[in-house]
Amino acid sequence: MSVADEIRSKGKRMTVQRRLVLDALQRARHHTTAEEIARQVRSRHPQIDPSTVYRNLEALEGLGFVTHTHLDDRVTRWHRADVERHGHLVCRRCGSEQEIPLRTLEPLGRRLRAEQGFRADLAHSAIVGICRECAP
Amino acid sequence: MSVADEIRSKGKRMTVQRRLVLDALQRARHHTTAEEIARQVRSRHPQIDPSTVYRNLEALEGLGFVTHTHLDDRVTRWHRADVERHGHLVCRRCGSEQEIPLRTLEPLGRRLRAEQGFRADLAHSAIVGICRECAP
DNA sequence: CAGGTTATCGCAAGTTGTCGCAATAGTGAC
DNA sequence: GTCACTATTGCGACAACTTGCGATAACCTG
Ligand SMILES: [Mn+2]
Ligand SMILES: [Mn+2]
Ligand SMILES: [Zn+2]
Ligand SMILES: [Zn+2]
Repeated sequence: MSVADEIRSKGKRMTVQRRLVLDALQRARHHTTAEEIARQVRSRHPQIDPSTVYRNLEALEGLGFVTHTHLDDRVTRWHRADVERHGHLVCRRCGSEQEIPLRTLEPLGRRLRAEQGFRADLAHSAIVGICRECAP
Repeated sequence: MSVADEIRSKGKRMTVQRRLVLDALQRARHHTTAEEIARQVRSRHPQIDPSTVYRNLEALEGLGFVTHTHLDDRVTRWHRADVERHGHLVCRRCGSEQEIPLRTLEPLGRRLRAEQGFRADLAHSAIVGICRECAP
């Protein structure tokens, strides 16, 4: 079943705007901002409003095709849902970003599940701190 | 040394606006938004601009008197730096917030320090997920 | 406590994202 | 193909900050 069919099977519609947002996410492998996607879409179709891009990212997330994560101070990054999940370390001094395997975070996930009944999504927000190079 | 003296000793100034922001943070024990502080300050001193409140929160954070955390996707929460630090669990379904002791997060902190040389601030962003009540 | 330096302020304009609404256009049904 | 239904769009207004700038007022110095 194509993405379009999957979308329709959930009572939603495949519009040209939605297609363009999906294409932009496809091209940009990883971690794109909504503003970057809007810029790409609007470079060819200037009549498309930025709010349409924002709403489509949200809608596609609800449908399970897209997810978002946060780096420091809430900058939202979007990517296709089928890329391998991973955590992020962000240095608040130099701004460097580092990816870490989800495996590193799993022991905490299990603990929160056992002690609090809480199913944590530990990849959703980057962990901020001071990186090795910036350490005093 | 008073807060005012400490501020002056770092080449900064203690203005009435800065005093009012500190007072508002003192009264609101925990997790206040900049907008809430601005509202309080402006209820008595309407000539004070909201941008002054935002700039003072940032300045006071730089001076070490104030910090911020992120609970949901939107608003930044501010509090005095001398309150006991703790983590947060936020349910993405029902929005409930739960505090957890920093001790729970420490094993991950030690691991990131040992494996990556990264000094994580694990209280900076809430951990999102699904709470016990909302679990399927 | 007057004077000069400059951190800080108020204001206006800009940025990034959200929202209500009337017009438009995908869809499934005939 | 045509049609009615309603998800989605473009637009304007709004929300939550952010920034540049000229005016003001802390502060130190003598
Ligand atoms: Mn932050
Ligand atoms: Mn989020
Ligand atoms: Zn760094
Ligand atoms: Zn919940």
